[in-house]
Amino acid sequence: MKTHSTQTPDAATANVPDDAAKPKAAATDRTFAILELVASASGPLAVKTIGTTLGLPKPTAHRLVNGLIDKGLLARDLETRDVIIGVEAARLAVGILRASLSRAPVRSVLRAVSAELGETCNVGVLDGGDVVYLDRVEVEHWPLRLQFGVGSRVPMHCTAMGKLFLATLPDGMRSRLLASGPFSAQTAHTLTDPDALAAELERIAARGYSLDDEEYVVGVFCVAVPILSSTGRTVAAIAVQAPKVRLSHDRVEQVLPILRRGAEALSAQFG
Amino acid sequence: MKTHSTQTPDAATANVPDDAAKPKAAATDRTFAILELVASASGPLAVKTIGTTLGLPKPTAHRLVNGLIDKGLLARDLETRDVIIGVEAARLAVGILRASLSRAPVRSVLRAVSAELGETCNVGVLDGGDVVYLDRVEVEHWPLRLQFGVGSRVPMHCTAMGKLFLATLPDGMRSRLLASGPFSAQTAHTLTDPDALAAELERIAARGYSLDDEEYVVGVFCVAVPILSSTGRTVAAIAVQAPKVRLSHDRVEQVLPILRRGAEALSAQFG
DNA sequence: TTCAGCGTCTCATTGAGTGAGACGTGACGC
DNA sequence: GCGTCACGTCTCACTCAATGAGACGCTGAA
Repeated sequence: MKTHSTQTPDAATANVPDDAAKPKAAATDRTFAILELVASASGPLAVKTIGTTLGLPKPTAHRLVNGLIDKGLLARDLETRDVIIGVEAARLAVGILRASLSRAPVRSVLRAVSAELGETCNVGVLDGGDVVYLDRVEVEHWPLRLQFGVGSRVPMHCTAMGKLFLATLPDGMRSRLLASGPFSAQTAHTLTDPDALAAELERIAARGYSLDDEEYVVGVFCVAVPILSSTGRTVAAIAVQAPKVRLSHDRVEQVLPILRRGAEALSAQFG
Repeated sequence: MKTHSTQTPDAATANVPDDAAKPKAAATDRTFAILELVASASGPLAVKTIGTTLGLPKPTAHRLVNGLIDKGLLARDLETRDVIIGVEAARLAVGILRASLSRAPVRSVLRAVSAELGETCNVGVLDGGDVVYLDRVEVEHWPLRLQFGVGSRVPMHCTAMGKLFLATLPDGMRSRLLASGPFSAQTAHTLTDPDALAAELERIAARGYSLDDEEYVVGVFCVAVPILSSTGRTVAAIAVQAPKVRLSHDRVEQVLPILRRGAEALSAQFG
């Protein structure tokens, strides 16, 4: 195998004190380091900060950052010139998570949950203000299926997963999203009033799971629970959906433990 | 997919026009291309497939793939030696999605406006004498879409957004920019005469919105309104663009209130 | 066995990345 | 208004890491 034995250039005949902290400066490594830094930062980052944090010379930091901006992986904040994540990065991220879920061991988790519940289950994340389905296992061929396959997007305010994400968001972000627009009434049950929605989010946050009682599609009931990262943050969600004749409030307590077990098994997949 | 539009046609350092071919081969670009390819693939990929798909020489493909594997961004399927997404990539993706949350409000608003109008909408800012698109929501059903993806830059003097920015700029800066001509004639309708352009800017400033009647792309009509900061300054703009058969002068009064509502919602995001 | 296809290794070549330094610019503080 | 400062941009010579053709080895199929 020999992982590229070039770990230390000519360690032999090393008369000089080999400075261990002098790794080779690979452009690609640094580029990924920048991307990861911006992705893990709590907010917009100044290029200077990036440079000092990663120990990059000033022009180099700018060159690499601008390269990422050209690719759309990073972007600049409107008012400040700080660096934020770009839209291409979000696209890439969704693809990555989708691909990482298609790996066999994980796939079986969702399948097992779905089999145990006897209903259609899916896994989704929040991207750009709506819910994206990363994976999905269907049990049956009922007519309402397939409108929402893998990769499709559904609104936040009227789906179990979406409301769950909203409920677990930091306060500032939640209020900004709640302020970001009118909420379309998909059905007669859709919560369109911001106050009513806010109250529902409180309930969801308190009890740790989310329901959708015909709020998006008439006759369809959903239950969603969060998938937590190792730091305890909600990074994704797993949900079951079924026609209301088969799944409704009275069965929630029954499906929750099964969903939660699945969520726990999946959480390893998200760091 | 893959906007890749930012080819930087700037030609600033272009020595001679004879070099038609662009043998630009940046290691970082190719690395990201590999990552994206694996992320968007339906299953595990052979290195050979990656190489041929991206046009990489055999050893190069292996080197880059192994580099990504060393970083944990890719991994190998255990039985087949095929390439799959690695756990680090999933971690990175979660971070990206979290970090890109700050864009969500803008996107939500844009999507709502676009849905209501049934046409492609975008948000842009002024940057270095160009209009740069920050975000964009497209409607799928018309073929000539997509020329201008997120991050791409368009001129100021012949686009609805650009003229809007020009019109709302402080006098000194406007005259400086106007003096920086010449203004290329993109179509027969493009305003290239500084005086005519100045008159147009007066009109725009007076009525508070801006139009582009085939001034940049033949057959395309645009309407743009400003997004104001809390201090009343124009910090960005929201625009709708559509083929002229569907959007023209007679529909302006109809789309304006919808655009303005979106602009107002976006303004709130800067409070 | 022979063949074919894929992964690995080598190595001369070169050009992309590098970073010190100079310069431009905008934001404060006084 | 005027220095001051700090960040961003530009330039340019250097050099090191990436490049890719070619040779080689492995494994599995005919």
